[in-house]
Amino acid sequence: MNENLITPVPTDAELDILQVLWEKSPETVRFVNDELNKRRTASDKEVGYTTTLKIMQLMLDKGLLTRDIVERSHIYKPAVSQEVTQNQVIREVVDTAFGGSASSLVMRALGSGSTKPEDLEKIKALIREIEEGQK
Amino acid sequence: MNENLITPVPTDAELDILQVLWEKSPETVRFVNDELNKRRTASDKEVGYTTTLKIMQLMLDKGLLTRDIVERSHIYKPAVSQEVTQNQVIREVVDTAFGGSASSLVMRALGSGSTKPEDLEKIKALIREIEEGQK
DNA sequence: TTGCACTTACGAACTTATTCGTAGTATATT
DNA sequence: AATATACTACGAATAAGTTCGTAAGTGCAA
Repeated sequence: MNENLITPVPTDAELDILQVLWEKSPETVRFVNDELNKRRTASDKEVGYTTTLKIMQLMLDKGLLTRDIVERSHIYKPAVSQEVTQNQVIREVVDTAFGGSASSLVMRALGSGSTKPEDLEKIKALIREIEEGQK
Repeated sequence: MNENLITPVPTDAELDILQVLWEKSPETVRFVNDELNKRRTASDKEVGYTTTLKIMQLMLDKGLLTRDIVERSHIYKPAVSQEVTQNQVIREVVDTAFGGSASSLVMRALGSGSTKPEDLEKIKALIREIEEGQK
């Protein structure tokens, strides 16, 4: 067991698992593994049960997950919030690919994609909120 | 030499190098390496010359850079645009950490950070443009 | 009780990315 | 001519992440 207080930024495989558990938890390894295989795109191959198990055990050790034992099987839940984790990931990508500028990330993400009108509305509302706060 | 037509998404070390060359190129390995060391934060240790050289050679092979020979030393420039690369990186992070939703990435990037008022203005202008196009 | 189904634990292989030492070559300096 | 300096090439070591086989435990059904 690892008793480090700060949690590392999750790796890609770990983020896949967190995405499942942020949506629904606590859940078993079996559930997470099935879910990962349901979600995978045609190009990626099936992920084995013991692979998912192993990664979840490592995540437990790193403090990314917690677990309880229920009837001979373990049920896991996230120990890190989606919000904090996503912020960590953003910081990372902003540093490595956007020269530290979060707003250029935002511009690119908006500019490239086909953002739906209702999403644009939500974003505008958020900007208005921020502007209120800044006054 | 690699003759594959599509270029892979650059790794972290490769993105560091591209950031230097997008700003100023063509340039030598020496320049890039010095620049990387100038930019590094207190926590990361000095990157060796041959490390930078090796990665740039790999990037050449992958088609991420091109080079010319000038007076016994090579000068490199990016073979991929900043725009396309940043879009690739965004797609990747949106998939691994934001469940495929680019707008939730945008919301998080805005919400978490301290976006400066002038950046907010730029973003608002971009949104207006997009909305014009969508009509 | 034997065997099947399902679980966790974990070492080890494999893959990818990064780092670095060393060799080779060419030019400049003494 | 010998030495120092600056460069490229490249194999190999290291590090980090991922995958998987196998062992071992437990309950349940035949």
